[in-house]
Amino acid sequence: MPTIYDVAREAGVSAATVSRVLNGAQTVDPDMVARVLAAVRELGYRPNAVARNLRRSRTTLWAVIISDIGNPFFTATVRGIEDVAQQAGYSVVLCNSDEDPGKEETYVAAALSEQMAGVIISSSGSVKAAKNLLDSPIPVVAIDRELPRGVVDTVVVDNEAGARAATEHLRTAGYRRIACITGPEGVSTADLRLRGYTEALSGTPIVVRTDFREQGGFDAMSSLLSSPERPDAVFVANNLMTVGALRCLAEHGVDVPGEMGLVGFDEIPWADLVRPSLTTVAQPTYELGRMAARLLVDRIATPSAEPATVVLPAELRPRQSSAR
Amino acid sequence: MPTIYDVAREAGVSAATVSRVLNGAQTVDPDMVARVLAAVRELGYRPNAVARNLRRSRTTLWAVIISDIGNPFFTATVRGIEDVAQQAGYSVVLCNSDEDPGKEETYVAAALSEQMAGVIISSSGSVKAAKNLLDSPIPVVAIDRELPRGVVDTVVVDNEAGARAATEHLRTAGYRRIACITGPEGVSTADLRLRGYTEALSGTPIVVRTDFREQGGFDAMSSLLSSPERPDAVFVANNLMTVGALRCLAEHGVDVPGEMGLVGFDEIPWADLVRPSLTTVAQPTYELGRMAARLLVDRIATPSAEPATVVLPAELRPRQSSAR
DNA sequence: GAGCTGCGAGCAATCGATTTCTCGATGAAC
DNA sequence: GTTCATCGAGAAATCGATTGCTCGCAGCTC
Repeated sequence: MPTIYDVAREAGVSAATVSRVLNGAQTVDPDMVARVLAAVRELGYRPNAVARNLRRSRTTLWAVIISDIGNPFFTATVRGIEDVAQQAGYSVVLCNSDEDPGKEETYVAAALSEQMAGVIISSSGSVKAAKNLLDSPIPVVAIDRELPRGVVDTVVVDNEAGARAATEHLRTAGYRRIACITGPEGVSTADLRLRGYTEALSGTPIVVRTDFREQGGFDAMSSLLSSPERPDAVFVANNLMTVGALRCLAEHGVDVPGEMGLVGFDEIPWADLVRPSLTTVAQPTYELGRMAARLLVDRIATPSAEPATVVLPAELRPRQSSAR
Repeated sequence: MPTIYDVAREAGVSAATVSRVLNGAQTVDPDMVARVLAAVRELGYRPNAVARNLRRSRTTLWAVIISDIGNPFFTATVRGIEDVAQQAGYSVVLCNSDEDPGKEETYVAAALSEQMAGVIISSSGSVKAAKNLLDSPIPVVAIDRELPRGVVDTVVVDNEAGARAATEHLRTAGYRRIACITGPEGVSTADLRLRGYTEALSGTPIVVRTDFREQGGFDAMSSLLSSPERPDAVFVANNLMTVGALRCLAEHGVDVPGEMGLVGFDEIPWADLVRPSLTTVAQPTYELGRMAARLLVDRIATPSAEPATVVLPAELRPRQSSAR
């Protein structure tokens, strides 16, 4: 790999001049600019970003740490982030923590070591990762889930209201024993959606906590089916668990929505294609990503500003799975 | 952010010693090791990876450039990559080109500038990105799709055989006018799956080319439905397009598999949950990722070895959508 | 023609780590 | 007691780019 000195030698100028040419300084003789550019092309020179980052002590990379790459929820979110980032001159690298606090900590450590320009994170609940981020000078935006004990820019949907709407919807439809399958304690979406459910409920809550993954939803539904006081409807706190629950119901031949009503938080791209189609609580995912990216851009520009929290609305989309 | 010199001062030793302690050199006095570690903890020191990378002229980051983060196919693949990478001491950052050659080129440029230790890429067809990669000394593994004009380590499935099996399956089921919806010319999966289809066909091929996305599948199916010689079955060359096609059929009230048989390449996580359930050609995605990562590890170890191509089998999974 | 201004290019310091080289201290051998 | 090997720690070079500072030269004023 040629360095800036190779280019300088080839063009018969100093490395400083090459640098100025490549960084668009106007105080360079046009003739030299031409020679430098020719040398660059000739040698196939590509600036070493590592050296540049070191000297400038900043980078143009954002780390987006998401908790599950397999969750379609993140797809649109990441697109929203990317679109804003690109316009602002940043590149986005994705890190998949897979709901594993250990992996999350590893990626946070990498982002800090690599002096990333900013981090957007959907926390898997690791307090340590959160602390490391907050103790660092790196700009952070929390997305989808609040950062444990963190006072940072945050973009979330109104989880409580969404969960309340979902639960009320089931009650209105005539279901009486409504259970809730939610995620791990300490993950804000899990806790808030549970709270919304509890608030909207009249009777005793029936709660199963599991991880936010498909297998977790399957197992949770399984245990609900075999429990002595089997519910007649379930509110499931995220999309992957909803899929797991649905698969479990299908395997047991339970009629949905007749024997069991079902509402899931998070939209699913094919919710309308399954039979019965799935009632969901949809989030403005793309907008979520855009907003988070905008906050990050602002935060980088003015690190000392007060942290903002943006709450976007969630919207109930009634379909067949909750229509008795 | 404290530097290694701050740690050195705090511990009363030289920076060289701090470096040796942190990199596990055994030739350091235990007493000093203790002092250094205490200072590190005290200051919350975190080595600057940018400086380290510059000095060592290598990094521990892999760039995985995928063509569509919204495609569930990549989920398991990325997991496979991550599992191997982690074991080998690398971190994986994901770059989403979104089937956009321009974005792909940007990410390739970033990976090269950032001196990434290696790149795994699922090409969106950009010849320029491929050339830049091949001209660089960075180890590359192509996955899912061959790199245009590239002689590099490659991991793919047997696209031709899979497409042939899918088409023959439709013929055996009694369909007579079988069409094919495939992806852009120059993308190897699109071309090879088309070839497999053509080989297995008896009559005249009916081919629609579009992009590999859901909307593309929808539009393609739309045009097939309104064509004068409407087919009675379609082989769709990837999962997202299959979803689009399915949605189109649902909107037009076309009976599947009665009026129209459907087989899609790529498994879909919920293929068994839709009605009718979807016949697919499944790929060993996780294994694909593992294999690619292993090839990359080997390539980094021995850059001069002959490039290998690994072809994994694809497997037809017959379900309702193709059973007349 | 001496002195001043301003432009443009090069020199050299710098970012923060790693690593080679050097040197002093210690201990063993004779 | 002297010499030599050994070991461990520090000094300094290094990675490749950016950037503050300096300096030479051209053009201008008086």
